[in-house]
Amino acid sequence: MNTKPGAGRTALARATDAITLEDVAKLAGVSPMTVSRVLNRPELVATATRRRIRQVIERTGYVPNLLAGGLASRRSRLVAAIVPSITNGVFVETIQALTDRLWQEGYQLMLGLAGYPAAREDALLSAVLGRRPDAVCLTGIEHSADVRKRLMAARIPVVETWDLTPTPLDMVVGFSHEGVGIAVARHLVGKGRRRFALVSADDVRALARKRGFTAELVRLDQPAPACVVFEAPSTLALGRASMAAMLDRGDVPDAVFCSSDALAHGVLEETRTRGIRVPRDIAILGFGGLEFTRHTSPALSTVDIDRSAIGRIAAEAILARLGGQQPPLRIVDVGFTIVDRETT
Amino acid sequence: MNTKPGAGRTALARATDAITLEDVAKLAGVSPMTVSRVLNRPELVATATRRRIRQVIERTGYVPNLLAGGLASRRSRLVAAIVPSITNGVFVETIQALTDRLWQEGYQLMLGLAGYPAAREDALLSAVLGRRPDAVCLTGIEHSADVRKRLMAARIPVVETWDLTPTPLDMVVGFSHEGVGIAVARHLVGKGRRRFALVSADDVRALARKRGFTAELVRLDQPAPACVVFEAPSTLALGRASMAAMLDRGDVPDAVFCSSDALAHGVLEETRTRGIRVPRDIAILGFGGLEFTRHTSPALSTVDIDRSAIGRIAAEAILARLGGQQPPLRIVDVGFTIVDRETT
DNA sequence: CTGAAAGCGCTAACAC
DNA sequence: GTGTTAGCGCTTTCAG
Repeated sequence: MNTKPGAGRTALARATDAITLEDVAKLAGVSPMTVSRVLNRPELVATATRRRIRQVIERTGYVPNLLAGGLASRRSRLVAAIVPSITNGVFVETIQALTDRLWQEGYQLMLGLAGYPAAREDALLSAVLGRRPDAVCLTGIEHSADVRKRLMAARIPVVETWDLTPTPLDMVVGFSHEGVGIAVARHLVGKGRRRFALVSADDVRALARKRGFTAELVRLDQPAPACVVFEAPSTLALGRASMAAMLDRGDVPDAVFCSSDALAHGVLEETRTRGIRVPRDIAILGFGGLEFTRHTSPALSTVDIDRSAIGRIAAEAILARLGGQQPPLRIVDVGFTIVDRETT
Repeated sequence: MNTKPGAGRTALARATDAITLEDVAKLAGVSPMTVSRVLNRPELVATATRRRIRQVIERTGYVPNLLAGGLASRRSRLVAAIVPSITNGVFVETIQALTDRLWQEGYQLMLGLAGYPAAREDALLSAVLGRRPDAVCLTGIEHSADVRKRLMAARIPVVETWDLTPTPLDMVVGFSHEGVGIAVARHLVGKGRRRFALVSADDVRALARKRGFTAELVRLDQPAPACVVFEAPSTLALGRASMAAMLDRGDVPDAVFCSSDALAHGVLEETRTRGIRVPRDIAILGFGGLEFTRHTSPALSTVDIDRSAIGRIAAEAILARLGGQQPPLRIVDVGFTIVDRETT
């Protein structure tokens, strides 16, 4: 046996190598399978044996190789999540909630950052699927044909988040962005606003909100909004610059709908600098319901999203499927709330 | 051969299974090894063969199993990063920078969220090491004996970030938190401030800043600061409440050093609510240099950290080591800048 | 430039 | 309860 290359490892292992399950087994005087059981189904192992093995594991600092385990069992205990960015604060709580819930059940989240607008989603997905995740969580419902194909081929649970569709790849947890736009239009018109503007990134979801917003204004016999649309990601500085440009060219709105809270802050700043009173002369609405908006700017309204709930529900859906159950719900609308600081 | 369980797979694979390298090889009429080469060392394969194989890969949608690859090659092309939280915005740009740079070189970042105060670091590290990352990036320099032991045993590059020490586990990229405290004390004293306060989370690094701050005040013959210290994580609301408590009990400082920007915003708000003028009557200093602070509050000063640089340099250090070179620098001080809004 | 053999470290499935 | 056998899907190493 020692004549073959690579053979002849002993319980001591090649000096630089990590301890293996086999090493532990030898040291404990049992078969590898028993050690494996202690790790995965301890209830199947006699208490005495179990304790002895646990001691060896402890003493040697053995760390099970999950690559090997995943390969053999075809279960990686890995869930992949792909988001556009974490610099955009709206996604972090969703990720946090996902991570927490999955961790409780022994799954690890593998996070992928796709960039705007999903520039790397394709490449990222390949890289990620190569790790054989047990499930995938995506942001949004728009994916290339290739992405859809690969995901179907992977035959694993998929949750799409932060949007809604009647035809999800598998499951979807989110809310209607067009619905947000519509609701905001109604809200502002209801408040008596009449000269509308929109400052937005060209992100797909932001554009859906824009669509709903403008369409609803038309329906309500209102003038079309003055729009500034730019390439994502949006920043506070961009919001400020956009508002400046708008005012400079003579568009003086009494209501501005921004595609993010950061943007809204920028718009607010520019507006204040010019002595326009907020919200008296102008209403400014952000999107996302981030903490800064809620606390620092009593003048700023926002569309509030329960960001954690999205993660929590997505995790629950995934876990149900991985537990062999049917998904409790394939389509979950978490809704949204317009928080108007004028009225509260 | 077909008599053994599990044997007898053909190029078509068991219906529900993913395509394997062997399937591709059969379809292309070559050995698995040649396909493997096309994937990893394409320059070793004849152009015609390569093209043929690439076509099969394309057509079948083959996704290499990186678990198997990692197991066989002992290189996972995975780098693990452990941060306390992404809800605390200071870390996200570091993560982003790390992710980007590593991705360029074909590595994927696996993010672990340890919680405050590193509650899960131990368990997380085990879970993470089980995936056999090629390198690990940690936040901070304080780790349990167990964590240190496991990391040494793993024999992989390790970068500690967001702090500094003369005795890193391996490499360290950050700055001195005590130094920040000292610099802030000097700065405020130099500005003529005389009644100091500190609002801080009990996070290790925040406490190091506190230490430097108070020690330096003593050295400069200043009165000790009034302190409010609470459990991490810190929020804007906590900052506000802390300031309220402080003022209510009669401590009226003319300078407050906060352990985060969010906190500083809260303090600012409470202060303004009470009609105290900022920065005239009171200087408020945050920590982290986040965008909101820089833009929304001309009254708020901050300790600015080049958060991306930390990630970028950490990535560079890791890549150098993985490329077989010695680390260019084992200890990197990225420094910090006090941005005072009174003067700019 | 290509292939064959062996094995990475683990677990499924079955025997005892 | 515990052990045995046969892979999981890839890469290493060496042969041609």
